[in-house]
Amino acid sequence: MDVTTTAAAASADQDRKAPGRPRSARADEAIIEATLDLLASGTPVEALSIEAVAARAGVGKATIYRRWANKEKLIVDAVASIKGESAPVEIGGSVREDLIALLRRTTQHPTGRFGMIMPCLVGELKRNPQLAHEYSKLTEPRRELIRDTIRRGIATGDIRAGVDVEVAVSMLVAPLIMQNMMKFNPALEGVDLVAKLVDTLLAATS
Amino acid sequence: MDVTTTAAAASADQDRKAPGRPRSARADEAIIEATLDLLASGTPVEALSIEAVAARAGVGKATIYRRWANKEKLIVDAVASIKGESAPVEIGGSVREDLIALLRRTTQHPTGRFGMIMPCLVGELKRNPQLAHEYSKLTEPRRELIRDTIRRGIATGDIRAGVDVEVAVSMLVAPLIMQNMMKFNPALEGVDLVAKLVDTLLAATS
Amino acid sequence: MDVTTTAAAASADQDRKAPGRPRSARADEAIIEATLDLLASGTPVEALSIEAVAARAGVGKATIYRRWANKEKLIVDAVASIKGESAPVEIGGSVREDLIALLRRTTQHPTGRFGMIMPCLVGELKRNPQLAHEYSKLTEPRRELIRDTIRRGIATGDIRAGVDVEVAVSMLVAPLIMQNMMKFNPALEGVDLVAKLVDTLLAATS
Amino acid sequence: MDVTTTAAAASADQDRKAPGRPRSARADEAIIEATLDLLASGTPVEALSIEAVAARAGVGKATIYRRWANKEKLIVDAVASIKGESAPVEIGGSVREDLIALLRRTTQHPTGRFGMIMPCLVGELKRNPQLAHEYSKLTEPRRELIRDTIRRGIATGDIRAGVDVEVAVSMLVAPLIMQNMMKFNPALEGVDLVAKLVDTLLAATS
DNA sequence: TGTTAACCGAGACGGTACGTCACGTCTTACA
DNA sequence: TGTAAGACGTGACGTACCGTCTCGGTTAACA
Repeated sequence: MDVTTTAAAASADQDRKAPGRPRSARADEAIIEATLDLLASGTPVEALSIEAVAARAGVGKATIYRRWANKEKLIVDAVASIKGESAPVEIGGSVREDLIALLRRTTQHPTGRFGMIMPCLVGELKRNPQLAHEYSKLTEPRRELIRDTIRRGIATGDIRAGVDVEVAVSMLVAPLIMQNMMKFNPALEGVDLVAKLVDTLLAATS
Repeated sequence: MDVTTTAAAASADQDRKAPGRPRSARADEAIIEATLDLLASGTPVEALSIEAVAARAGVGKATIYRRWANKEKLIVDAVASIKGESAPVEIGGSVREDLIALLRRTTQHPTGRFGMIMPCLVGELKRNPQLAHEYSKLTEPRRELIRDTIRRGIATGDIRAGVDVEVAVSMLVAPLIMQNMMKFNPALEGVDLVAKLVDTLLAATS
Repeated sequence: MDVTTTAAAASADQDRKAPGRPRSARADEAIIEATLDLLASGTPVEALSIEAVAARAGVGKATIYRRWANKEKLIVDAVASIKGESAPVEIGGSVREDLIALLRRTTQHPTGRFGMIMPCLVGELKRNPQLAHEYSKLTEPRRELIRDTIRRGIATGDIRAGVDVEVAVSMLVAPLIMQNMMKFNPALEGVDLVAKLVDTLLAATS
Repeated sequence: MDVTTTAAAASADQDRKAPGRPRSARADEAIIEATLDLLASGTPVEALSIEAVAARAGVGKATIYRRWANKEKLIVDAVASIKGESAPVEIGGSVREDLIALLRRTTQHPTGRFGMIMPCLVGELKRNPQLAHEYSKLTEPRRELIRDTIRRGIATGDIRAGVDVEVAVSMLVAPLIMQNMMKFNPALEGVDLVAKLVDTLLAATS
């Protein structure tokens, strides 16, 4: 995160303090908060300006540049700081019902800044591998639930053996994301894609 | 495309010539060419500057703004002007072999500016519905070939009847794009995703 | 004056116009006016900021930087644009009376921006030879009047022969400037330096 | 000099020592030395930065600001600490020869930091009365020698009685300074101004 | 012999201005 | 009217210092 990686961060065990006044944790927090607020309030990622972040955080520009070399690095850290406060999903119905519930949550993002911000990031992922990494970390818990359900489906016979779990997750999630966030395929607009994807995967419906 | 003179007005039956000097077709072409060149030479879409396009095209900035209201519209038209000079794919093997061959071409883009530019656009699609539309038109022929193959699979029994063809296409194409262009899921890096997708689909829907 | 000396300015007779939109004369004037206003309103030369000039002139910073490479060049031109609107001095008395009247005017600067600005510049002259040159041009008319009077004094015998006119002017003017603008010698504070200088020069008083 | 502890308080009869660690004399010295070094190495007075002084002195910025309220005060003290290590001038010729020798030394400053720094200060004198005061104190010994010589000239009859000694000194010194340090009058460039000044004074006042 | 208060270096803090760049609009002379 | 050129006002960029403010760690006189 730091532009100049501190000795403390570099050699974790040898926690020799950096000289001089330590960086303000309040500034750290204010900057991240300001970034997320601006992102959540509709500012497109590419239009996010450091000056706006500094103004909203009540912080000098130099205080931001001291911590992050550029806008992208700041956004990466801001995104990484989001803890998925996603609404809990009740699982325990049939495999089909659980998958549908999990996938709906993936694209509905009903609550909080998480839901406002994530869709804006998708387009940045290619440009910014670090951001992609953080994005993966944030979405991993959700993906894991889907993996579990697919494994359960294979065990119960609802899903055919021979299905690769990881690949199957992608086959469910990727079409949803590309469709909902990027209007990728006009032919699929307006249909209940979640149900169709799950039903296509499930052998039981055949 | 035109800011002022719509296509409808231009091709109207009442083809009264506009007064004054007509717009230069050479300028049109030079601008589009310059845009594609810059895009193909690595300039990220968001960093493409009108000034650079004007300079490379040997054209005044106003000449660009007279034709396109903004950068996005210009990119849309530039992309639309690409004719998919994609290498032909030999089809005629098994359904599995044909699907694999078709999907490989989707993400390999080995030749020409088409291959350099398309991946960069994916992230812009959300921000730019018109661009998404042009993108769809350009990729439609390829998608149609995949649809045909899936229909053939249904006919031959390789794929269960009742599968939504459009959804199945998305389940094959979307994961590939998200993975190859956005490193979406680190767990899938380095695997032969094309084969796995086809096999998983066939396993699930056989 | 221009950062990039225009062809027109370089080869005066061959007045081939520069292509493109010509520089706005109104902007030129507004910038110079704003600079002089700020200087006259007490802003020290070293504290004059381009941003303030731009704001007061209602002009973009780039418009200033297009014309002047830096603050010093701008100040030079601003100063050069002052036309000495100095109050006329009635000459025609004795040599002594005329010299005293001319010298008093030199340091009293009663009227207008000229009087407010010039003293501030003296300290900049060393740092800025171009500014020194403009300063000389502006003060030359006054110096010429003093030279004439000294020559008259030599002709009438009020001033001894053997006095170098140019040197004598400096001996009258330089002490005044250094004293009035820089409090150079505390022993001379509060005395009527003008009369003393003139009387020291004049042979008639011996 | 001190921001908080005034000289009066320090040398008061009630010389109760301040508690806590006393200020480091080494820091004092290092700061002054660094300031003079930077000034002597060509840094213009207005471009001298406290950060640079601190860095070169190996001192924290706060250590400087604890002693001096601002840059100007620091420069004043730094200048005051210079002891004029001027080369001795042999006096004892005619009045004319002695005046010429003394004035030559005034503007030649051949040796050491004194010569490098003083010319840069002239322009600051107006802005900074305290600096002007220190400047006067430093140059006073030289001025006194010139005064003595003029008085001798009056005694020998080379200079007419009734001439104000202080004014005569200014008529010799001020033109020299303004010319050598500020290129004040282009007509006097390249001439032996020292000799001309002395001769003109002697001619006028003989 | 501690205590204590001001010192020290380092450097982060909120600011201001710098000089550059691209935006999208405009204004020329010419074709 | 269209064109190439380029100036216009705007606003963000990333940098450099400003003068102030913490940090942990001396350093000397007082208790």
